[in-house]
Amino acid sequence: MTRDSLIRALEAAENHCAERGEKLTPVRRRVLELVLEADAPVKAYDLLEALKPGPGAAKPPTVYRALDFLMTAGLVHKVEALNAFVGCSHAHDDGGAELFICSDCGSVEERHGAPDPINMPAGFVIERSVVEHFGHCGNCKH
Amino acid sequence: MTRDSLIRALEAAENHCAERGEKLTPVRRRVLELVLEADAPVKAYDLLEALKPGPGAAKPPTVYRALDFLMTAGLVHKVEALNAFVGCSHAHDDGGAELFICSDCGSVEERHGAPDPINMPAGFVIERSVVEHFGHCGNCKH
DNA sequence: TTGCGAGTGGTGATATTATAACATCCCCGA
DNA sequence: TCGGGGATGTTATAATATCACCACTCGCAA
Repeated sequence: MTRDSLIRALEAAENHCAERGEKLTPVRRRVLELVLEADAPVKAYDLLEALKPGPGAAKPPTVYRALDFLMTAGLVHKVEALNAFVGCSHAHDDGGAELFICSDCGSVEERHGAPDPINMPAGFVIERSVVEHFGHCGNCKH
Repeated sequence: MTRDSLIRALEAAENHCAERGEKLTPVRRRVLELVLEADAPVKAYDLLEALKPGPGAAKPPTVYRALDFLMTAGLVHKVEALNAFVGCSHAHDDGGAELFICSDCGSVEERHGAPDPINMPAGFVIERSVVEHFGHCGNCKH
């Protein structure tokens, strides 16, 4: 992600929060920035490291709170199978995204609007879906 | 799961392993049994508890090794979003299952053969997919 | 101005999930 | 009998996540 698009994404995030009546505080903004900067899913404890170059080192709850907020706001997704987090430049409030994660370069592509599964058990009502595909992206073909 | 179908599932698992030239050892068999008995996804440390009613208490690596084996054999799936495990009575060697998990009663339904996503990024080749739907099953409607 | 309440973040402790590293045992074939 | 490989035992620790409590800061109303 280029410096410019990062800045635009942060501004968009700020607006997105404002629309929801919430605040993108400095800690939250910094965490989002770190997640967006990364070119692969980021671990919570790596964020923790990145946040503590000073004496006022961040503690785990700080990072997890920020991540919770950002996930609720739809600005960040958790990759459940990796226990890691990816940024989402185009915030959306619907729950689910479909993620395509390259096992070689770590890049993540996000898609939305997958149709309901064709094979659903009778009577089942979906509230939240986790869809994560691991493989190789177009640049890392094998 | 009834007692009878549990026994049949264990026998089937035994055969399935034999076909693969592997052994369903007592530890592995016991872990599979516990996972199949449960009517909801089971945590690794709950298995650990269940395995240690005696003085020769099982340690974490024992359980995780058994689970790894069972997952590789396709007899157990991990629910990534819950860090929990579910049994699979009809062993299959293909990687991915589509899971429907009821947030009320914990029941899990498994489906196979979901089509490739329609929206896939150009050139992406999927190796493994994690698909987990959370919601309410037909018996727990809201 | 004062005081309240909600939201936010700091801090220390701890819970939960998972693996590393090395020792031991046991079966089976040379 | 010897040795090799797979499975398991054992100790320790790494990695991930949450709890409980407190302090600070706003905005706002009495």
